[in-house]
Amino acid sequence: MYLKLLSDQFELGITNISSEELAELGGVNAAKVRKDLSYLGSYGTRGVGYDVEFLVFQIKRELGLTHEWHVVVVGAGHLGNALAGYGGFGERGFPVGGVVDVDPAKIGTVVGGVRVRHLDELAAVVHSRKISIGVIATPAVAAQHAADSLVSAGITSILNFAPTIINTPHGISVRKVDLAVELQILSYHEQRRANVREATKLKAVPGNGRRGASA
Amino acid sequence: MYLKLLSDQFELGITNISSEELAELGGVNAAKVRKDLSYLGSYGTRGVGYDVEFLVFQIKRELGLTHEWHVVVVGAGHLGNALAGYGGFGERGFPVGGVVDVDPAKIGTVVGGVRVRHLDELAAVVHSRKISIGVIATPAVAAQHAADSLVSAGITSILNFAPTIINTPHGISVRKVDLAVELQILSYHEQRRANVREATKLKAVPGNGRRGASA
DNA sequence: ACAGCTTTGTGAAACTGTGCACAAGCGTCG
DNA sequence: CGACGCTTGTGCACAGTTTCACAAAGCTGT
Repeated sequence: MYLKLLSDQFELGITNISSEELAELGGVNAAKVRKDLSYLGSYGTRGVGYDVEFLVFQIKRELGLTHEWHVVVVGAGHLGNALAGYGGFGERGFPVGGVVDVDPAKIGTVVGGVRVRHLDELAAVVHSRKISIGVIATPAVAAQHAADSLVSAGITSILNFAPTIINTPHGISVRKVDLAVELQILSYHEQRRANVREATKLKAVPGNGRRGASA
Repeated sequence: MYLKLLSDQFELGITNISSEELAELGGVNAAKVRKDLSYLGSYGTRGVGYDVEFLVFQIKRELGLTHEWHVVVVGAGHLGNALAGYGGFGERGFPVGGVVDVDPAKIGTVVGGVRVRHLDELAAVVHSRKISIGVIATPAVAAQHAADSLVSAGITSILNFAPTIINTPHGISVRKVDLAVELQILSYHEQRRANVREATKLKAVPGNGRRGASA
């Protein structure tokens, strides 16, 4: 988040920023900003603030963003297509270095500027581009097989968009993004709002409510 | 997560489950499972466990998933297309009730079974289907305008895929999903692995390393 | 009816994360 | 060159979360 905010500020020509301003932009507490940034080292100047460009560099260095990381996408369906064609990945330092699928109808088609190859060729794709990050964009049932294939091919980090939990050997980093879960969380808030409206309408049984929650 | 795991187990024909088993499936502590579930009420049976189907129903009820929530997607580009065509939304109780864009070339085209309409018609779309959840799938620069339009149209929950922080009035629930951020987190782990390999290779300066982290 | 086994529900303890408050340090101005 | 205003870096306290540990309770077999 800090990287995003600071990069944006730098683009706007801001060269220096205080923890207070950064906290404002990120919607968090200024003390937390300073504590978080102190993890990188003492790069601020008392009485002045932080040098935006320098901080961007330090964060990138810590996150390993000083060079590009090619990623390989498994699954060339709707989601795989969108991810490969998205463009936002390349811009942020994660160009799509390969797309694989098992469907013969999809193999050979071009997605996001890359020709789709068969899952069996995954190891070759991975090694030719020294890829270490794999993205799973398959249906849930195929996700585990995709994960196993990625691990066999030598991938050590996986971003899983399939709505299922995948098992991997120790030492593999896995992140899961489940779009439906995000909507469920919003649904919960909506439900709560509806309940509150109901309770207000009935005007009765105070203290019978549920634990509070904010937006 | 519990909802997903329990639904899966139910599909497999499992009718009863202990906190221990559920913890195993979710990769968490059994005591935590029991505490989390106790929030819903005392629905377990001591010596036996939890009735899977009953628990699924209770979780759905609490999350407000006893009925469908139509969503409106703002932005019919790559991402909007993928989201609307994804199918996973409808399956999980969030059918796409409308898609809007500002690009005349896109208006009128059909995305995910829905005809794309102009952003100006957003309020009409929202009201006709009683939609309360909006999804922002626009470029970053258009995200704030999309959010403002959604709020004006009466939307109270927003799922933001644009890589920017949007400002909304108090009382609006906002969730942000930034695909690049997920990759950055994986990059961080990769970087750390690379650092560890480097340190091992050099074999020197012990105690000069960084704080530990797991996969 | 009761012993023995299993599993829940939950206080208490341990741990983790957040925010406050202030000393220390930097730049500026008189 | 010293006083003053501003901002960082961090010790400490508070708040929230996770785990432990165990009493309570249900089921089974005798």
